[in-house]
Amino acid sequence: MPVPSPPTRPALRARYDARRREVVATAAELFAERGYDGTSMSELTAATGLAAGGLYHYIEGKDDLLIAICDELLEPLLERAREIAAEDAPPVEQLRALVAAWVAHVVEHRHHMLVFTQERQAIERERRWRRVRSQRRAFEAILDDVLARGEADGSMTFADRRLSLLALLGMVNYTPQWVRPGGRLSADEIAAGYCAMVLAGTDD
Amino acid sequence: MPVPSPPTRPALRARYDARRREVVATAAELFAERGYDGTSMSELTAATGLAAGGLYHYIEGKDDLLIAICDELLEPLLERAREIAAEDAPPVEQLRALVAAWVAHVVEHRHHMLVFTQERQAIERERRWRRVRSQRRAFEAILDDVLARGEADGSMTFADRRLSLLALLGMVNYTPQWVRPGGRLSADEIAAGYCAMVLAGTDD
DNA sequence: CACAATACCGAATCAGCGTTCGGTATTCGC
DNA sequence: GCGAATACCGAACGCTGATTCGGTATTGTG
Repeated sequence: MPVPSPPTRPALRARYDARRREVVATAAELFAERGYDGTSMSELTAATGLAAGGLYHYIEGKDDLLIAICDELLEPLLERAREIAAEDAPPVEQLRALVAAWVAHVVEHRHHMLVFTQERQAIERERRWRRVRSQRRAFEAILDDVLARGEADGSMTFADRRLSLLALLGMVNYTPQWVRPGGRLSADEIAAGYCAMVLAGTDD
Repeated sequence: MPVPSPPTRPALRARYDARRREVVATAAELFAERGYDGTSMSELTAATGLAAGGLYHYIEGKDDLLIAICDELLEPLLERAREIAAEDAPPVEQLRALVAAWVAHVVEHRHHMLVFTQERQAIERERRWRRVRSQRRAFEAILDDVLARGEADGSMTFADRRLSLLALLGMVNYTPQWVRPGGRLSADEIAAGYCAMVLAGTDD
């Protein structure tokens, strides 16, 4: 829910929502490139075409943008992850699907993800980020659960399951740092490669 | 080389260097916790026990601290990596040694590493960071070279060598985010786990 | 058309921050 | 011990940058 009094008239509401999403996307791109603190509101206004005051029709403040960016990143990902985990496919297949969706999402929203990574310390420390934190934890819990079920039914083998999970998180979270749109590898190929490494012990 | 006129008198020079290192270490810790921009100079003075002006006997400015932190992180690591790569052990052994040293270093200097990760966008964009950038690249080149030699002599097998390298970078760079001193796993165990995943294709 | 509601403007404000600088206390080396 | 170098202090400065607010133009709706 956008913050400073979204218009009630339906015709305007559509415009408003679209413009707001546009603003958030622009912010994500700028933040990813120059950093959150390194990006001034005037750079933002320049990039959006709005004037200083105009921005504040769409956001409450600068950090509102950060929250919006994280939400756009985590909400759909978490939802998709829940869908995949709810199906009754074997754990190995669920993991592949999960990682594929995850990598695709992270590549698609790499700007959002870069911002999320950079501002991690703020996210982990401050009050207002509770929801973002719990979304992140929920996603990691789903991953861990899939690995645990795979280990339990013998379809996966880990020297140390927790370490494998953390390694996977590392690989995927680092991906936005180097991936380029139209690069040599597709998101699916990247995901498959990661899965192969994590499932190393498993004979395939 | 520290910046604002280090004392020439030897007795004082020792004190000076020690105090400066102390300041940098404190800064690394604070920056890792609250972010570079999120940490004010007054918080820094509070943590060091110095007063506002006193800090500037040891540093040129705030971003001088960032450079110092990156140097303390990268210089010794790169040196060690070069040593390991210079020995004529088989590539697989070199990789294990490299990753072990790397993980140990990153765990030991996790605050430095967290700062390095957070400020990455600034580091990649701005002029004065050239040296830091080239150190990072040099280290990655050493890693890639070991993997390439292993692939060439058949002692390692990769579905995609570049992806394996990037995955490894991801795992290790992410480690400071979760590792705790005195945690369940030692740096060596972590490193061994990472190597096993990267060397998956290789029969061991 | 008319009048709300809405969209946007942009100069002014205000707080916070990094940095400076004149001064004082302490320390080393001759 | 004397002088010069050094260590440190802390109030003041200047600036950047987020946010505000009164005003104007535009837009949907009865």
